[in-house]
Amino acid sequence: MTTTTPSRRERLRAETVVEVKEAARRLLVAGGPTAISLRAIARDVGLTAPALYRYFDSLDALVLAVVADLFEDLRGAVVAAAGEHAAEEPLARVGHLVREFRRWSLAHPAEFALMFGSPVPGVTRCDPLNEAGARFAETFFTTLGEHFQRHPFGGAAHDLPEAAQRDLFRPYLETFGERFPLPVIYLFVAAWTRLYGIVAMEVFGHLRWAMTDVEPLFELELSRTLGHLAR
Amino acid sequence: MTTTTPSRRERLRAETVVEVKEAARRLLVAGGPTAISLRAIARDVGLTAPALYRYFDSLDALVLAVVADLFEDLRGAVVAAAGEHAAEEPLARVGHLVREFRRWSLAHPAEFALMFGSPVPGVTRCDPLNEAGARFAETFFTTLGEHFQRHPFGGAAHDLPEAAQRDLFRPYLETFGERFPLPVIYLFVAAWTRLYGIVAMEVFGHLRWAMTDVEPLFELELSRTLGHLAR
DNA sequence: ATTTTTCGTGAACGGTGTTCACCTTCGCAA
DNA sequence: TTGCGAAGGTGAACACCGTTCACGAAAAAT
Repeated sequence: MTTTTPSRRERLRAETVVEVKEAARRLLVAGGPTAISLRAIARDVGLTAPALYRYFDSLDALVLAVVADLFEDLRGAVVAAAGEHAAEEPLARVGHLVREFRRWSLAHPAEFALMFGSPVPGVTRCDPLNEAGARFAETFFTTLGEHFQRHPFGGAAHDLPEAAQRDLFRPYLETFGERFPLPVIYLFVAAWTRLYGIVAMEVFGHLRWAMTDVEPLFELELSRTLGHLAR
Repeated sequence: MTTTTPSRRERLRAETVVEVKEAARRLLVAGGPTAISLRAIARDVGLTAPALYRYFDSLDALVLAVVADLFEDLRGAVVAAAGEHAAEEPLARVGHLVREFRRWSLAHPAEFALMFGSPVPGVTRCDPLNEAGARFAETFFTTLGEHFQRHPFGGAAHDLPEAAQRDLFRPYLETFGERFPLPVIYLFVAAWTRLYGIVAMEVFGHLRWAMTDVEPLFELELSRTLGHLAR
């Protein structure tokens, strides 16, 4: 192990990196994703814009690093919220996870837009980001795993032949392995799209034409979805 | 009526406006929402950037006008697709509307991002855009109205007291009136959020970590949702 | 003590939205 | 027909932006 000596220089460098990312996040919450600018960040940390290229390959790379951090933040908030209900049933704890996901997203709309909104260019989300997203998903899988360990899943989600399902969920299986039966994977993805739909539309204000408060819709859909997973 | 004489000058002006919007859309599909730039549009139509301020108050206003047009485009595509199944039951035609919504969105990801993605700044979507969105929603309401005229809705979506529901859906009621019973409005919003969730995640590539093809998920959720509306 | 790597800078290039003064051209009325 | 006012278009300018480059200073390694 050579990591025992952060070597002073690496320490300063690491400090600068977090300072830069903090400044980027301040700009993000202040003015939305488009307000993140290399020169504004440089002003905030007391540097010139070209200096930031010693720490990040480009503005995109910097933003990507911020997004990865945000996934860790969200993950932390979500597990902390579920931790306050550690005594409850696993499925109920999944509910708390999702509730905190909504709460965090509403409290951090700019961050949400950056993480879950429309990606800007051609967008092949690169490896470190996928890793952070996978760790976030893991949180849900873990608690869900506890549930299915106690109550094995009996139903069938649909009538696709197993080979077709296996092919369909190949990306998932390659990343997360065969922890759950295929119908459970289906139910999970369906649940995720439903709750994402509600939260995204609420955060983006795309439901203001219809309703004043999205919470009743969210709670009802959440309980319905948990019911699907329970049966 | 004074509109009988477009007065030549107004005619040229209108032609320029559509040329400008066409150029903006070309840039949009070529390079995404961020590729729309005033100067690039000006180059395309053979003008200088300041000249465009004779036609639009700002770049934002121009983009807003484009988005309003896109809603009309999408609406046209959707009604055309449903028109090919005019002989079918109204609820089945709603299914065709939604299917075409997904097809159009996948074929026009950049446009979709602009219309349904994360809004950029503080975002009070202004009047003409809301109007276009309302006309788009109308398409679904009309076909849905045909269905409920033939098969009056019997069930209850949830257990909220009517006064609370009335308060909840006040924005909808103010725009679209009391055409449907309150539970139907609830079901419609729930259905819209579900299908939006799937389509948005598919268009944005947010489901590639899980599955290779979203269509089975979409079709199953669609048929389930239509079942909810039918009962 | 000297060399090498790291860090930071200022200048520059090409791009952006927006404003302004200025000029031409068109439409209309006297 | 002449004049005049409004509309449309332009070039210059301002303040931003991401990025590259040559260069100097400081720190680390030799």
